[in-house]
Amino acid sequence: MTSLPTSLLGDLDPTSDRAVFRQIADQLREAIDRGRFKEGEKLPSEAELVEHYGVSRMTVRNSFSILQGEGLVHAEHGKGVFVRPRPPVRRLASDRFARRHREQGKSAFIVEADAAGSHPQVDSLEVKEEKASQDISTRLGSVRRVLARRRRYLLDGRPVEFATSYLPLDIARDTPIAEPNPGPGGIYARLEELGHHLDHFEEEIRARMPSPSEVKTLRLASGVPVIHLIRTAYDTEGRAVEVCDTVMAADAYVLSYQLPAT
Amino acid sequence: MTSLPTSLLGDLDPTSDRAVFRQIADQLREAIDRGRFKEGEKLPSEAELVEHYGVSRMTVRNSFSILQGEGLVHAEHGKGVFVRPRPPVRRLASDRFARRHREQGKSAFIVEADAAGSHPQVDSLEVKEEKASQDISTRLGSVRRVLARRRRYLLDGRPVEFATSYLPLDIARDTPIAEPNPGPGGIYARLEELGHHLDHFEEEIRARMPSPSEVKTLRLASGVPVIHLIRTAYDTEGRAVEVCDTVMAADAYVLSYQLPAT
DNA sequence: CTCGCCCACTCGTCTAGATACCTAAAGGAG
DNA sequence: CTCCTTTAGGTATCTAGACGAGTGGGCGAG
Repeated sequence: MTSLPTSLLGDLDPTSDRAVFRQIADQLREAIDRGRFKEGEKLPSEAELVEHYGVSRMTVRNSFSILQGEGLVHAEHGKGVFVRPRPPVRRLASDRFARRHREQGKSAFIVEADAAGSHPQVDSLEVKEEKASQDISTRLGSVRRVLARRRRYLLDGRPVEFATSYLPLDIARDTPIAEPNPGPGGIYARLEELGHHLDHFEEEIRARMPSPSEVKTLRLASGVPVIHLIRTAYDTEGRAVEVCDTVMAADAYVLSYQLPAT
Repeated sequence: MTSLPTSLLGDLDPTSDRAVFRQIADQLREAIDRGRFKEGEKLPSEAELVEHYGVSRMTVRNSFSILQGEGLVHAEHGKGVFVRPRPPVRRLASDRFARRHREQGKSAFIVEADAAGSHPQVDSLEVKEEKASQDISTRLGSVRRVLARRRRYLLDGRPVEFATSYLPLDIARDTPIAEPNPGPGGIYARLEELGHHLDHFEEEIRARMPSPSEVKTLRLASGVPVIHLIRTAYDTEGRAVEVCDTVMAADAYVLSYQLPAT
């Protein structure tokens, strides 16, 4: 008999006004939280739960879809439903753009990932001139056309983030910044060489559910939000010289900031 | 006839290998994105879509549940399915704990909300001593018991955030910090009066889907992630004097940070 | 022994209902 | 005019079953 996996679960409370499929989801969630089902482990199959609870298959599937929405489990066609393993997390420190880091040569992403023992990749590089969106134009101070640098970052083959940098054409055109590979220290190093001394960055952070295209690009499991970060770089004259729009898989990141108390 | 609302939608492509309920979701999503259905507006009812597409009701509901998972729409029992309005967003600036703000008297939350023309409330205040969790203990430097201050913040009646501050007992016990209302400028002002001069804060930011209890506390619609912020306050001697654990409705917040480029 | 096929098990999608409960508006009782 | 009841039209939940399609193990043919 296959009664072993379901023996970890209780019974339904028919007097409860909580919907049956929610009760089942609750029990599964609790079993996962308590470690009765471990990361990567297979949950009881739909048929087994139908048997155990005496409900129809749609009801069981409904329960699973709740847990999927919470990002707790994922289904694999033909195999089963599994507890989703927590992926390794990338920490982004707020000093990651400090000048001293720019003098190393390699990009921050590569250096960090190597240090953490992961295999980093950069992907789908695209550099082109285009019309600035309303939002980007506002942030850069009424610029009509911009240089856009798009790329996607992967860690051990998994896409974790994609980003687009926008720079005013009068700054970036015909400079190494317009090259696919801008050279050691990245575009911030080039900006400084070109006389745009960086003064500070401003970062805006939002979290939301991904659009379908973001799901595709980041190969997101259902129930994983994205962190949307928009960074504007200002030079010492107070001019916005770059806007970087980044979308990150939220389950792969912790952002960390240091704030003065003064 | 009720053919007006559905006339904004196309037909299904039976040759496509995309599942019918996904095609329907795609069409509804696109119609929403294009503004054919506006914020707060009612989508066609399940019955109307059953009629329009010639599919069963479960299939239509399946489509709706996709859009709900994306946070695009919300269903109201007995009324219909509506395009979710984007709620007003609260901006949190990184200088919100600057000393000058503490000298005003009112708490940062109240001042800010008043300025934005919203009606702020603080709720479910609880102050008590308790055992520190492993994580809190680590952050505070191996403290066993702590003073915990819990509260929930509401804007125009809507819960937007709840937070718990943890302080070591040797700092907080028998001080105004242990009172439900710690007085003007909040606990940071009191800490400074007690000789714990604040040096800097460290903030860790994550985004994830809410737990069921968080859904309840923040009255979250499905498809809305939470931002989880953990702030540690350090005094000038380098000691962690407070950890504040905050969970925010992600659709109500934009966090904003200023970083020096040096 | 190895390869290829078949089959059992699994999740994915869809149908066609039934019952319950919620909401809002219409209409009748007071 | 106000309040209650009715009713029509919504969504919420659940059942029972059908077919499709991916996975992986067992087994027979070679």
